[in-house]
Amino acid sequence: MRIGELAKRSNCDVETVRFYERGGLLDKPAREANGYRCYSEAHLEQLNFIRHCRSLGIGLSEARVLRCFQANPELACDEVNQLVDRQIARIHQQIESLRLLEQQLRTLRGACDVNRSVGECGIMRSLAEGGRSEDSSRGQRFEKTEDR
Amino acid sequence: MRIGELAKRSNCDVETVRFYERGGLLDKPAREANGYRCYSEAHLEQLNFIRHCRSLGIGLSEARVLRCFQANPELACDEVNQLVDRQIARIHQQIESLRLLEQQLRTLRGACDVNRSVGECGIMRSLAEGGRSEDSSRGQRFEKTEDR
DNA sequence: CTTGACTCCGTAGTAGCTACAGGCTGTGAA
DNA sequence: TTCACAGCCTGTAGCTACTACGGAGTCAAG
Repeated sequence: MRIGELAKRSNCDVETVRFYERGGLLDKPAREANGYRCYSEAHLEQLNFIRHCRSLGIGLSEARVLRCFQANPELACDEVNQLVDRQIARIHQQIESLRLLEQQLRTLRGACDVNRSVGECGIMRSLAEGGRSEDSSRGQRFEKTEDR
Repeated sequence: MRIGELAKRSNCDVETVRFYERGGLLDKPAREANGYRCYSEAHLEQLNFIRHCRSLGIGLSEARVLRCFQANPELACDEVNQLVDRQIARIHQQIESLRLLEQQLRTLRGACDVNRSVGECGIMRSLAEGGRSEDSSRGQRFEKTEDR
């Protein structure tokens, strides 16, 4: 199958497939005479594996490691288990940080409940206060990209 | 004060200060005869404001907006309130996604509790299964950068 | 006179894509 | 046959919020 079909069947973007290929996560496919990529079912499985990892927040470098394990089924799987444990711990930690953050934001929000001028706004006043708590300064940074 | 002192007093990196200046978040400072940046207390307050926003997960573009409000204290503050509300909603949404994710990861982890070979590992088998649930496919992606 | 700390500027790297530009290839309709 | 249009190709730039260089100038202490 060609790249468009592969992408559709694994529910991801054509550009993402090429991106994974460049990053060595997906085996290089054969090419048709015109240069078009030509994928097998095995490629689809690889791609699904990676997308599954990604949907669980597993990074590409770790997905790469897991793909190596996949290629060597005779190895012991305790490293796989550890990797998942680390991932769980990471997510758990993120949740805790975000919970704290939400609490701080709600407190901030409580500082101004009516519509007044910016100069009198409790939120703005709070934000202008110097960074007092140490934990906020070494706090996490998070991004998220929107779903299109 | 010079950039090093400013950075230390607001507990961030010198490079970050220059980065904010480039991005127009921090007013351009005066310069000494040798070209060194020369900051006032007002700059420190600006920087603390931005760092405070950042510690609450507010993005730089939104921090920029808030700085505009700050410069015009006579405006009504309902947009400020809305911005904070949006931020709370965003964080809340992230927490919910992460909670779901953690649950999925724990289920996955339950698929292999002993040390066996990769080929027999329930985790690897689960990961190899095609993406079945629709919600995971259009799920969020999240990164976090480690604190140094 | 040298060492070391500080500063300058500009650029590149991080993660995981996404979105072009500019150009071929292939297919169905007019 | 010619046209439009979809799909594919490569390569590169953009996104976020920084971080980390390289190579150079500045300044005070020893």
